Amino acid sequence: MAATLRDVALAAGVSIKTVSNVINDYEHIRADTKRRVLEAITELGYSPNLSARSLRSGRTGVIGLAVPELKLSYFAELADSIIKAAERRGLKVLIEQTGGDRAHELEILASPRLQLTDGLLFSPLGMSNEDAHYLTVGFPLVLLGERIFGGPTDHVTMSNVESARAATAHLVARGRRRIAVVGGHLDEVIGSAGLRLRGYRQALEEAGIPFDPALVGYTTLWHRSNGATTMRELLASGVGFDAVFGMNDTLALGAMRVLQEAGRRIPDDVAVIGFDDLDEGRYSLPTLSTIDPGRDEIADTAVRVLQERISGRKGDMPPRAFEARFQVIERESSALAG
Amino acid sequence: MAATLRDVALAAGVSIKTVSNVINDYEHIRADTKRRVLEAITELGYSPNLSARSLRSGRTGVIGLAVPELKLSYFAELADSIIKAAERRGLKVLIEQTGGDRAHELEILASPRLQLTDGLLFSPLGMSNEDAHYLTVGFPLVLLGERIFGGPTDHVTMSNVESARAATAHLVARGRRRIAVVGGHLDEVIGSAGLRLRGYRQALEEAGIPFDPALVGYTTLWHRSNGATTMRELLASGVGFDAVFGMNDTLALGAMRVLQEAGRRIPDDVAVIGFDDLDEGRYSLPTLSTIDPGRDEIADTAVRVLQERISGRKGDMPPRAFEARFQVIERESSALAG
DNA sequence: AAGTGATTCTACAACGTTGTAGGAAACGGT
DNA sequence: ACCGTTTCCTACAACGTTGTAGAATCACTT
Repeated sequence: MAATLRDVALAAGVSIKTVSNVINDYEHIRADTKRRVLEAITELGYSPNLSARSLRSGRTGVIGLAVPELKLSYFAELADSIIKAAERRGLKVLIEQTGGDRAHELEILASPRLQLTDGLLFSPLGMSNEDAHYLTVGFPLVLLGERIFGGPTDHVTMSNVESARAATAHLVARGRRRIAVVGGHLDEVIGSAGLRLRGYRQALEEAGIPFDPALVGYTTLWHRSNGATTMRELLASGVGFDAVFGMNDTLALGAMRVLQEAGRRIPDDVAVIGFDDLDEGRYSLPTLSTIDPGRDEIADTAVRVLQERISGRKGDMPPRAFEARFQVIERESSALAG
Repeated sequence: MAATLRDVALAAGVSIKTVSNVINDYEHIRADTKRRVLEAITELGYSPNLSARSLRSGRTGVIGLAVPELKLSYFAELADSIIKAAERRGLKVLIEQTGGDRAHELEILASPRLQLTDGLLFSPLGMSNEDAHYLTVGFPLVLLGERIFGGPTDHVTMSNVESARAATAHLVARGRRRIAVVGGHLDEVIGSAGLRLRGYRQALEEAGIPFDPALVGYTTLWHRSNGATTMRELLASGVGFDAVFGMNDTLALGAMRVLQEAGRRIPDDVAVIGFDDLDEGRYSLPTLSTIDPGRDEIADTAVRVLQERISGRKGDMPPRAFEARFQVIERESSALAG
């Protein structure tokens, strides 16, 4: 049913290869021939068979994106940015959900299904640094996020430590000294939680505020409910605090809700800042101060770097690491009390 | 580098086709031969080249999903459900973002890029019923949502009218009589807004409550900010109301925020219900009553129907329409005032 | 012992594209 | 008029897979 090069060639009275050459902008073609071919193409409504092209060339023009879950706003917004970045470079995106499950993540790295894509942007959650060797795979791979460092692949991430330090410093600058944390991961050193906690402690140190372990609320997942639960625990513990640093916006929003239920005024009694700059924080009550982690820059860099690896021009370069620029965004939840 | 059928055939001492037969579970193969082939396959780490397979068979095992924007939580959760439904059926999902732009939507319908997929799940936003003829395309297409009815394709949707009626009836049952609407579209008849408004009016009629046009807040987009703006306009208009039906959760959350800023207590002064059952509504303050539109059922049906069309078994069936079952979910925002 | 049908396997062609090699015509300089 | 170079185009092969047709073997039946 669909027209092929053969049909177009027949209609234009040239060889198949000439049509192919016209399509691929080969330079030595007579203007007249080109015109005839193009006419035939539009007439027949020809469009290249991408399977055949990909079989021949080894490229599909599709990249994979593996994230834990699109339901989590952070990854939805990340996917959004990445699809847009890919589109700018003429690539399509095939999305896989790992559920944050280590076994599922390893499976995706080993899966032959990925032959349909030229490379993979991979945001692991269940895997840890010890699994880094699984990242040595036979296809171009770019790592997103901070579960694994020093792996064999390119790595694009946000400035977790510095931006968490800036977020904490922001609260300190607002006069807060007892800054609770929502979303720590026990015994984690790398990983978003570990890094952001490090930034938090650095900021405290710079401000000469002693670190109080009782102020750190731990959790496993970073869903809304975890933010709520952790905040309930903090309140129940009786520890005093005048500010909260949510390890991400979702946690912060969950925590805010519990704070408000408990009758604490935000920001008057407790100032809150989150992390991620999700759309939601712009319309919460109060609006949520946050860290803009440079998602568009991350997406753009990741796609660019992956494309470089795919094209092979930099195939033999050692793995590189990229950190996006961040920004503190002040909204109502941490505004100076009026 | 990657092993092919040829390599496996050589290693196992059989013909290429026999290997192919083993892979495709052809029944007449001696157990011994099968074993040898399978051994060779694992030894060489062979996995089929999907481009070649797809060129030969015309199938890629990938379906496309075109939505306005993943940034919008509704579509993120829809995509999440669809990826999971597709995975259950052995399909991968390639996601395109239209931005809700009509031109972009038409382009995707006409795009040759879709050759990489076996079919498309399409959730139009910019297109209207008059564009229905553009849906006559050369590939399997299943429509999601309610911009277009009676088109030439299968159609999977939620029960907009009935569920909106149920949402409104829910507010009526809580004793509310002045029910404002946030998110109407001017002059729209079909489309989510038009249908949900119809359900709203039906419920009023059944309850013997006259319809008051002043209670309907119109907007163009269904983002958080639109909910906020529309609610501000309603408040400014001075019209009295004791309940709000948000055409979706996002609008309802935006409206709730403005109501709270204005000092209205929810649900005591104003009861609020939304539509979509987004995760967000579960952790807002107060938690948001809503309609669960049966997203998983929609996703599952849509993928199943698309797969049926792809397989061609039902290729000549007339277009079918499916409506998912809905459910009213009562949360704090519309609980009986204590 | 021959015929019938099922079983097991193979050779070949084809899917639609692009790379390679090379031929014919046109051009430029002597 | 000749040679070398550039321009324009074509024929062929190959990417890795699967469908078709058919050959060879086996198991039964008569």
